[in-house]
Amino acid sequence: MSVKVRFAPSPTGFLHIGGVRTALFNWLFARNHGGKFVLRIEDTDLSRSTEESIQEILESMRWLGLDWDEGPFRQTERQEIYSQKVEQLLKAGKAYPCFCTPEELDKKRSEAQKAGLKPKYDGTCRDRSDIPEGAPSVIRFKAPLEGSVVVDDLLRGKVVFDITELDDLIIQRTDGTPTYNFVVVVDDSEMGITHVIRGDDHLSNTPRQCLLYDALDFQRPQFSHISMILGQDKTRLSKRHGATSALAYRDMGYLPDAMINYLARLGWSHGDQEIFSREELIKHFSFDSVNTSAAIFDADKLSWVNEQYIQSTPPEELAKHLEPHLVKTGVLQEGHGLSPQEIAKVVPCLNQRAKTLVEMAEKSAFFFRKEVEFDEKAKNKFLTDESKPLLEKVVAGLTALDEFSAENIETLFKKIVEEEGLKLGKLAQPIRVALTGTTVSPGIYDVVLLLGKEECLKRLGNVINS
RNA sequence: GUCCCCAUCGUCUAGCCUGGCCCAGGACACCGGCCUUUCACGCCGGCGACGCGGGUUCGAAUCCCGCUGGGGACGCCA
Repeated sequence: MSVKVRFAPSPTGFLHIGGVRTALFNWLFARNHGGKFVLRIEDTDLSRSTEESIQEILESMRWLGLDWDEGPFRQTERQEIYSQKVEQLLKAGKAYPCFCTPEELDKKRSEAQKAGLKPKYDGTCRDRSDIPEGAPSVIRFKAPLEGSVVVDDLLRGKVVFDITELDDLIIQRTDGTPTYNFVVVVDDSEMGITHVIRGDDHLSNTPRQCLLYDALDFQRPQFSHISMILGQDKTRLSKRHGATSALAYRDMGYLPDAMINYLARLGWSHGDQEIFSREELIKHFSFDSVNTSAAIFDADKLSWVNEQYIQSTPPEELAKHLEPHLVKTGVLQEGHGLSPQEIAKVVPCLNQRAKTLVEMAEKSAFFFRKEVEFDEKAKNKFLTDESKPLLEKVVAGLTALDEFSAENIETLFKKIVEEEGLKLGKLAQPIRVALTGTTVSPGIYDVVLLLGKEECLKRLGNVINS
């Protein structure tokens, strides 16, 4: 039987890192098995779901390259199916209307909790024969009263729950819309999902869902509850821990492949390997090497992975990711008209010096900006009257160069240094400041070469004449 | 509180299933050194963990039990 999995986020906010990892593990599993990956939007909570959120989720998935084969399905468009299934349970005597009000339930819940008991529905309406005319009601699932449910989890083995721990859960709200535990069962079954891969915060929902599978005569899928991602303080990852939305990382200058690589290694491993191409990830992914313990999100490690990808991504490809940041940081104007090939020119000399694309964009300003912006301190320290003769020598030397190559530039600099009896730094720094405006830049020969003869002579000339 | 899951360096992890090769390996971070025209990259070295207690066994990080600790669930949220 071929594999079919799904990622089913609820559109009540942005797609966060934890969700991305769940999506990723599903995606990797599907791709590894040559199966299908379905995207389903769990928007049954009308009051909290937003269209904006759906769009952001889709954008995040696309940015990360997590392509889906079916969907996105929206549960709000499948109401008929759910109503029909509720009806089926009602007819079979496996569900019943409940007239208890939310207030009554809240009260009972808090009383039970106070008494040290597990808060669960007390079954008031379970065998009720009188039907209050016109009173609003929800529909509850009539769960078995005793026995146990064995959830067979691919990662954790058999997990046993006592049915007395469970209660009659609401499957349809007063307004007729279905609730999570019910739709998830109906959809996973209707869509032919073979493996339910989700966060382990859902593990305790699973026995209820299993009962529903049974009541509906559905075959249970294979469950895999992966561990959750925690923040530095070991609590569930949330806004308190800083950036948690996928797109926030895009905006901070992380590469989608780096994000994927980092997240894949959180809970999964393949020997000692740290860096994986997508193909390798797909090829090696297996639940045999997935860890069951929770993992803490480590921004430092992510940063390192990002650095590795910045170093190894081909310049032209990197340029495509870099471009939006060049615009956003104001280094380039919108509609600059530069091609990826042109932008890619700065990459080789900067990809060893930037941890993020934002950093790279900022550091490439010297190349893209027409006017050099001088750092006052640097200017005062290095562009002195004593340094001007040096600059003039470089101008003369550069002008005389037939072939503008790294080798020739280096030879020229070394020659000047020797003639003047200076350390290379004494020459390199003033030149660096004159050409870039700052004391920090890529290697000086790289800068000269990148800027080109004409531009170098222009910038040096400006300083000499100022 | 009740139920469920989890437990190797600060962090991600290898090893655990199929006990000995592990006085526990790799990576990030940190510290020190080297390289060097700035900043980085890189290279070399260092620090650093099997939560605790009982078993089982000739032998346990590996198997069993208990404890402790952490996380999650207990909604007309998902």
